[in-house]
Amino acid sequence: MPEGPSIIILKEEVQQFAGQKIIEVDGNSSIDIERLKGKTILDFKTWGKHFLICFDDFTVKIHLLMFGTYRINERKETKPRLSMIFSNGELNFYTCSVKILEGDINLYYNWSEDVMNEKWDPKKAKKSLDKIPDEMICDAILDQNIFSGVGNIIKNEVLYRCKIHPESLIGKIPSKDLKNIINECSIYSFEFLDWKKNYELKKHWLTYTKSVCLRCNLPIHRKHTGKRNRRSFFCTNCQKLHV
DNA sequence: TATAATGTTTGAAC
DNA sequence: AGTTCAAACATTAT
Repeated sequence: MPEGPSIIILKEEVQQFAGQKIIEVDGNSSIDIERLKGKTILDFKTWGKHFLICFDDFTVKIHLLMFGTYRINERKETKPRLSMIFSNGELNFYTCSVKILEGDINLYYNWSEDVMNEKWDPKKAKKSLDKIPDEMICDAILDQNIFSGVGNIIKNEVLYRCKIHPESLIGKIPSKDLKNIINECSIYSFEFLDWKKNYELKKHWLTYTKSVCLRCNLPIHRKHTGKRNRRSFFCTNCQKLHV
């Protein structure tokens, strides 16, 4: 379900519960969620695909993985993994990973790695890429400690936009192109966010799940690429392979 | 109906 | 000891 932009939307949708006290807690999470009962939510944060519920002395980290969902002021038929009841409504999470991070949340996350955070640092990303010249760019773009929040859709669209073949080796890609890819990971994520809010995300896909290149009319290739073996959609005519 | 998909962690195997 | 890789988790659309 979610890449970084979808988690930003989640954060915006739950703002009604910021500052609220959790009256009742429920769910089949394996962690001790009873700890949340009676606690007041100080803030919601995100780091890439991580959704963070911050309390005074610990933070609940929720990751929706591939199939996670949530409901605000409604419920699904199945039992939630984590359910929080407030005086003004309720927030329910299903099929997600729930973990507790003790203490100061800033000790766990480097915000400059998040392509949608105001502290996002493209120069740091460039330094990280320069350290792994033998990796394929399709793998590096999905590295959450370099491009936190970027998922497989954004990966494909950014590489198509930047005209770089997903199996290109980082050390062989011209520096100018690498910087372009880094910038587009952030830019595209914010466009993704706007499109998703308008329920028009798929309409803007240029290569993901496509079969013909919109630039040259030649077939889009589909292949599971890199060590991560995630599916890639690309045009071998328009996207240059650097090896 | 079987398959595969916007993802990550874990632990066995090498 | 470091890496690699399959398995596990779980839902839904095609």
